Amino acid sequence: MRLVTWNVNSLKARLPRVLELLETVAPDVVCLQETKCAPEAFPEDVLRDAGYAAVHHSGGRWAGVAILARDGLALSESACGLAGEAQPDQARWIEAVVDGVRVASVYVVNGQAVGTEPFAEKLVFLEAMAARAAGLRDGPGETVIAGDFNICPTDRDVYDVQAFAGATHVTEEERARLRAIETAGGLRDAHEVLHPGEQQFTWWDYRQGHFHRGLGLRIDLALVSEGIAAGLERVGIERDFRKGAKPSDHAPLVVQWRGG
DNA sequence: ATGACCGTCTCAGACGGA
Repeated sequence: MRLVTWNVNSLKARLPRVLELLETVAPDVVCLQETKCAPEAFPEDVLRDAGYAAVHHSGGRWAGVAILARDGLALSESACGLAGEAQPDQARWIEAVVDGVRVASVYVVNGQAVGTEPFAEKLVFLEAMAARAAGLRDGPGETVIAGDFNICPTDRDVYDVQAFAGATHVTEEERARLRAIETAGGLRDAHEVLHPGEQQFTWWDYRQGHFHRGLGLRIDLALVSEGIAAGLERVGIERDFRKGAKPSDHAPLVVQWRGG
């Protein structure tokens, strides 16, 4: 199965690039984040014409997550929201079962700045994810939690550690909670399974030519259960989607494994 | 090319993003 996770930074603005991705990468499952659309504005028809069924959690102008499944794959048991999250109306978590695999698409709270209320809510959100991951571990089948975690797991995932001193995304508080999600769910960072220690970025600031200067972060992750980790064939970043006409500031992360 | 963002909403400028 081939899964893509991508923070599109507005599905409306990114629809041509999303259709390009479906055509060229031909994923079985797609986890989208920051769809930024109202429920009634979600482009279900266009995606259906492209050969994908969709479930989505749409909250209006901010956030929003979705899961797309290629036609022919069973898509069921979709559920929106996370028990215990601080602001359920923000539309940051959706999960479903696709072809027997439990898939979650998540857009973790940004946190704005250390010490602020949004940062406290980010930590609460991560704790709610750990609780859900533990619940999924007890369920049947394999699990993938994919999305924009807004955390750099290690210093290696930051282009310049000094530039992020005292900032969000790199604190031990955030990183410890990410590790707690992995432990609770029996999940592994797919990138670390296939490419341990390799620096790979998934996000580059639109400003100051950061992409072309190689200044990015790895904040988009796919956490996979052991059965998937053991069959991983490819974990890679589609850098071409960070180039060209109207790119997102995130590039899609592709995760492919043997079997369903 | 020695400077450099892009969405959203409401209508020039705020706000969020990371």
